[in-house]
Amino acid sequence: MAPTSEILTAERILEATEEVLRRHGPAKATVVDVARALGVSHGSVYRHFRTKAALREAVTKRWLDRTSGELAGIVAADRDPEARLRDWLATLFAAKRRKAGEDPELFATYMVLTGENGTVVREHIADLTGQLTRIVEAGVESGAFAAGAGPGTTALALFHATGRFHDPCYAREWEEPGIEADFTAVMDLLVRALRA
Amino acid sequence: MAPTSEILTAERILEATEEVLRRHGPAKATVVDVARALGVSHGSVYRHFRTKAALREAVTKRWLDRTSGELAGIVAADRDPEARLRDWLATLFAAKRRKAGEDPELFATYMVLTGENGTVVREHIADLTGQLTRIVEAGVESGAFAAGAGPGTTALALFHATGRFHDPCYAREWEEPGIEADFTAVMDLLVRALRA
DNA sequence: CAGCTGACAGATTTCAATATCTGTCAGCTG
DNA sequence: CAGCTGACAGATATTGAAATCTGTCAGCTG
Repeated sequence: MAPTSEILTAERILEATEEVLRRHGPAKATVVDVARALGVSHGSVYRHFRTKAALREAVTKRWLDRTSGELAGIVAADRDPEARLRDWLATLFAAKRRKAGEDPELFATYMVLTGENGTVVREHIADLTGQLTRIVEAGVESGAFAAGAGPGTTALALFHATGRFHDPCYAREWEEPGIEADFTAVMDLLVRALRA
Repeated sequence: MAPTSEILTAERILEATEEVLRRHGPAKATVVDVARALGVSHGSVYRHFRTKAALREAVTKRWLDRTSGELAGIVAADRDPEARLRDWLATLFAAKRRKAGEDPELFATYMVLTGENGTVVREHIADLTGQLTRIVEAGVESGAFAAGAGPGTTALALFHATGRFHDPCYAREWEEPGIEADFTAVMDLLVRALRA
């Protein structure tokens, strides 16, 4: 039995929901399962989340925010912009690839969740392209990057051009042998385009 | 009733199969349906295609070959390589977008088929990147493009970097308003990388 | 006798009855 | 009385029996 003594918080419900999703998968994870895992009635879960969809959305947001957090440090680092750009994209790729490779079923679960929660995903992507924009801005200011079409537009183009290495729809191909070489080839091309 | 007088050929079976797929969708299209559409018994269909999977694979190949054919003309054209590159990628994007937009259900059907037939899709992609390689080679020879990492590697990088504008997994986003600007931004970046 | 048919076995899909889940709320409990 | 429970109505999912489909092949037909 789960600890019934502690008070029920949104945080504890989210943790239990992640565990239930991990165990049962997205199709079979029910609110009743979450309540059972917490040793409460399912009515109590609805006190913190209005609907099952809202609960799943919150779990999705938590998951995506973890990735954003990992990358924020690279944006803030005091290094030359080209190295930061390469590091940022390589870290994003490595993080996604690790998650997809280590636990494919859990990754598939999160792919279902992101498919359900377009708004949360759009906000996440806006967050990521915002981080990229700051790196591009730093590059233009320092003179390392050519001005081009404006930092925001360039950052978005960089994000789109590297989709193959962070978009979950390509997850299957991240295990293929040539993928590292493919990533390097695209990165080299893009860096060449940016240089002043 | 369909014309029973004509002899049954692989070609006629493929046409009927496309029609059945269009009408019933990939999940409900059966070999019996195809046979009925042709006014023959389903045993006759198995005389030309060993399995249902082989029949669907042949339909997939036919469909993909049509796109390849459209693009081959641009590769052969006698124009400057940068214009040919832009035209080739823009035409690929436009063709995919048109197919996805005009008949979304049929496009969804073909997405299912391509998902089933990895080998045929890989051959199609090898064909497309081969075409791109020839354009890049022409550019390097004429001095318009910098040599870079070799035409094959560069062509593959260009194909990967523009995935957002031809990979079916992005089909939903091809109807969004900013998509043309996104395409132009990525193209401009890539062309900048190529210029000598 | 080349090409087609149609009956067949085993695999797969459909459908309707049955069970479970979602979201609400009146009332219990500490 | 704030927070939780558990019964409930309607929606959704599961299940297993019946229907259909796939792939084969012996025999028919022009």
